[in-house]
Amino acid sequence: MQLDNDPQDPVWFDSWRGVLFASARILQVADRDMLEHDGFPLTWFDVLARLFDAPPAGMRMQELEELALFNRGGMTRLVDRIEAASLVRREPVPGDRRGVRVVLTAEGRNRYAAALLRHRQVIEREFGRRLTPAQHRAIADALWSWWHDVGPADATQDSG
Amino acid sequence: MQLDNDPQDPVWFDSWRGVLFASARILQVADRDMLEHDGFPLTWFDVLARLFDAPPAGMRMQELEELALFNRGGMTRLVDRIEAASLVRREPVPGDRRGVRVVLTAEGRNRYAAALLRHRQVIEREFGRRLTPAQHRAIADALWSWWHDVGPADATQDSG
DNA sequence: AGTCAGTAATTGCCAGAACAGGAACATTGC
DNA sequence: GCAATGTTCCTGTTCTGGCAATTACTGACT
Repeated sequence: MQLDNDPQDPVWFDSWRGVLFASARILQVADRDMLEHDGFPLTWFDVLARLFDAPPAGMRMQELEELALFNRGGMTRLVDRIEAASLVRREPVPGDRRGVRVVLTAEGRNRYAAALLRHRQVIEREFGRRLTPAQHRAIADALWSWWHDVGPADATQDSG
Repeated sequence: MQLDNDPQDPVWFDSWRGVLFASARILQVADRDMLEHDGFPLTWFDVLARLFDAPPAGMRMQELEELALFNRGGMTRLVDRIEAASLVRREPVPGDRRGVRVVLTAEGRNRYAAALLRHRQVIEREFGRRLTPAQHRAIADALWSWWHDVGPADATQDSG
């Protein structure tokens, strides 16, 4: 936010604006592209991705909810919609009749694979090609820990 | 997406995941914090920020809509809500009776300034302190062009 | 067995977001 | 002056998201 570049802004603020604007702009493009070509938005893609990487028995609703990047809460309704589109199936958990396992259908698997392929092309075009490999390496190293689940330690303390 | 780290993934994909996960996680925290302490979400903050940096005459709806980071369409309704909270005012455009200028009210200016102060503290805590200045500098340099409006040129061509 | 706190997921409700359509106005060319 | 075309913003409608309450079940304790 705060578009004008105030020369007294600390470095981390410029860095943050870069991360923020890049992801926001690229997601706008990617979401629109996915909706148009694959027929579902990134929120679905996020869920399908988790299930694709999950063991074949699928995942519990709670796990999905915790891992979801884009939507906080409302996972029941979201899975309802994805299920109505036959990309996903709810199955009983063997030993716990309260629980539900969410599993990819064959169609869901195929549609996800196709969407992933296209999505990667979009990201490559909008992001990958626009920086040098050295720049990508620097960013990947710096932000590595955010997608490796928990946030990293304080850089001013020594911890690695 | 695609949580597991496939060793054959290109560098730009790791880099992208870093940007994506970092911004998503940090925005979740920042949005919740702002809602709780300032009484409005990041979508409002985004609009207020544009107006704060705009000339005193304010901005047209269209400009706001184009620049908005978080909000896809529906700017009329969004400005309705912000206006109902007295943070913003619609004024006629002298010479074009279709048009509207959206202007910050005094209260809007104050509330924005307070929110910005707190927001920066949150970002510093969640992001600023977690990387070294060198890392921040690298990211800021690489992603500079995304918040300097249009995306950068292809890194494989020479353009700077 | 019977009760009771704890857990998993769904439902209802309302604010907010997305999308299409339309009214009011400006601008251009005749 | 007048019609044709594009702009600017709003309204109607439908869908999504967030939160609290609810249902259905489990596991432990008596």
